[in-house]
Amino acid sequence: MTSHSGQDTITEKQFLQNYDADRYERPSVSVDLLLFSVSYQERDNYRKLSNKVMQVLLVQRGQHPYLHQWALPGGFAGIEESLDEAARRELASETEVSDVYLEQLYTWGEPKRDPRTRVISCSYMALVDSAALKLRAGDDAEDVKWFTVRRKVIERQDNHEENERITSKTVKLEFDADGIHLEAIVKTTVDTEGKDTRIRREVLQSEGLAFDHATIINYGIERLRNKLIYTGIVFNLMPKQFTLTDLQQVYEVILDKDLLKANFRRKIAMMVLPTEYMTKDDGHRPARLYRFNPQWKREQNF
Amino acid sequence: MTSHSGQDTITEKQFLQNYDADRYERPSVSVDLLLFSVSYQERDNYRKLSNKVMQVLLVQRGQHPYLHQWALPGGFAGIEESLDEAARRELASETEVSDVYLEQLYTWGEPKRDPRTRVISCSYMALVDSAALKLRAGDDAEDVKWFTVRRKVIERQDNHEENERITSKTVKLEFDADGIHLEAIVKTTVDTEGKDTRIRREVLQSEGLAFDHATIINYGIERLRNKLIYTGIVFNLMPKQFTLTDLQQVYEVILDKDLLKANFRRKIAMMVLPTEYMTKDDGHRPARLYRFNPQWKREQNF
DNA sequence: ATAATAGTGTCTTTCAGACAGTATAGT
DNA sequence: ACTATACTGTCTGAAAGACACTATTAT
Repeated sequence: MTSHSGQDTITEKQFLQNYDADRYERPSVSVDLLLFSVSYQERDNYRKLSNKVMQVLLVQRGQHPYLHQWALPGGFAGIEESLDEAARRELASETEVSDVYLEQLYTWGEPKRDPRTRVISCSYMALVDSAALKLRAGDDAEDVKWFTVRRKVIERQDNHEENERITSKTVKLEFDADGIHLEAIVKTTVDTEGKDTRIRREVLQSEGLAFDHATIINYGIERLRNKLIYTGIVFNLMPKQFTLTDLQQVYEVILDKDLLKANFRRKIAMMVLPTEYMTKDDGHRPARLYRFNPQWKREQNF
Repeated sequence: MTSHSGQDTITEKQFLQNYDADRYERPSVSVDLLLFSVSYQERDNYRKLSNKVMQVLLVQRGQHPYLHQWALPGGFAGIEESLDEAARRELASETEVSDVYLEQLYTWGEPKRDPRTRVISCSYMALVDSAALKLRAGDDAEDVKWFTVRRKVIERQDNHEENERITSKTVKLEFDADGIHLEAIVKTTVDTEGKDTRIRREVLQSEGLAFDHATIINYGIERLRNKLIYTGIVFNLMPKQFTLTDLQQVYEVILDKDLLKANFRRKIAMMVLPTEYMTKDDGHRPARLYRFNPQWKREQNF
């Protein structure tokens, strides 16, 4: 065993007392919240079903940089709180709902992502059901809005070479709320050379969206999609009771794909339990209301 | 639109010049590397196959805190580098291999996880194939070792109540290298109340492992398992050419489960391409060598 | 009655799981 | 010849995908 420059001669307690945290220059750490919901659009026909749309919460910036542009809610992490706590604190400051699913998404650490200073941002995804969807009536309430989101893949590339493979996907995101229209184009490039895989996520174009937040939203939608397929995460977007058609529509709007009713119902059968309640006054046959089956567990493949 | 305390009257450029990054107290940000590999154990019979074991790279601390204990390689993130770059820099300082798969795992931000000061740690998982498995012959080379890892679930709990469900899983991790034995017990508790899900990961017992690193290792193994099933991540643990039995053993050691040969081969058939080469001198029938099929793409469910 | 949705039955194809069998090197 | 592994064939049952059919409400 090599000797370690006298470290053995002082106790851990002494070491901690002498420790100077300012030896290294430290970045700022912020927490950004990606708050998703799936909600209804007004219906054009009294007996037709209302359309569902995916929504994301954005706040209008009242400060430089990106003044007046829209950004994900967030703020700096306090020195005495955990990142989860910081995310919950931000959530509470923007919305009134407490019953929210929260999971860490990804930590963004590009040096130039914030023009002020080095800011590392730990992003969280939160899911709210549309029934509980209320904003906090705070002083800055006018600057917070739920935007509908549409996501469209506008280009795919796939270049194989000898030992290198570069694939890219370009996605257009569109946001609407009360006549406000934002859009952004985001490109994800995966460069694989042997096992060395580098992923670059860049904002090609942004109209009204601050920072690299379009990238974060795109990443979040992809994560949500994957989790939708393999886990029971959907129920965090549903009210306590829901019809199976409601549930199917949430899947459809997130996956951006139509599903066959009979097959869908068989697939999710184990995940839900029927209640005694039915819808009514809908202009057509009533539907049974279901709730999440808390006993449900996904079975393991392989 | 509300007016924002005169922010409109200065330009973004002026704002950035006046910006004081020291307004908030900032935590330290470190990057920790979870370097996995699957390698052979010596074989006891000349014609039997060698057993495979999962391995993780640990470094012995030469400093307080946790002096002489073993920890994941890592260090503080530089102020001018991205987190990915910091991870690659740490990787290069510990090993000689450059052809490594690297992905961000999770960011750990509990206030008390480091006794020195508030340290937020962004963890990365890296995969190396056993053929390339060489350590950097640096001055501190003696303090870096590949440990074999065994993971065993020693307790599961599942309590349903009215509106709350608490599940927990307790895992024992054992590490061995050159007669050095480390072990740790890690407990993961998921507390779900409606949609409000809180996950607590704690180290119940630790013999020789520093910080909360046992938690990180456990999380990494779980992530690796999931990715093994749904993605082509295995091939980052394989040399360029391998037999299908090799590949199956890597699955088996990571999933900790025996698989049936015929079924396994059908399942991974599309992911590999046969080469013209065969093994030889093994005391039994030679096996064809395969390589990863770069064209392969997993098909989408749902 | 009609429009619109709720909900079920069943056929086909695909795939996972289990198991038994054949093939081929080195000693 | 024997041992240990390499590799293949096939049966069963479950699940995915497609589609057609019946049921029930408000107007």
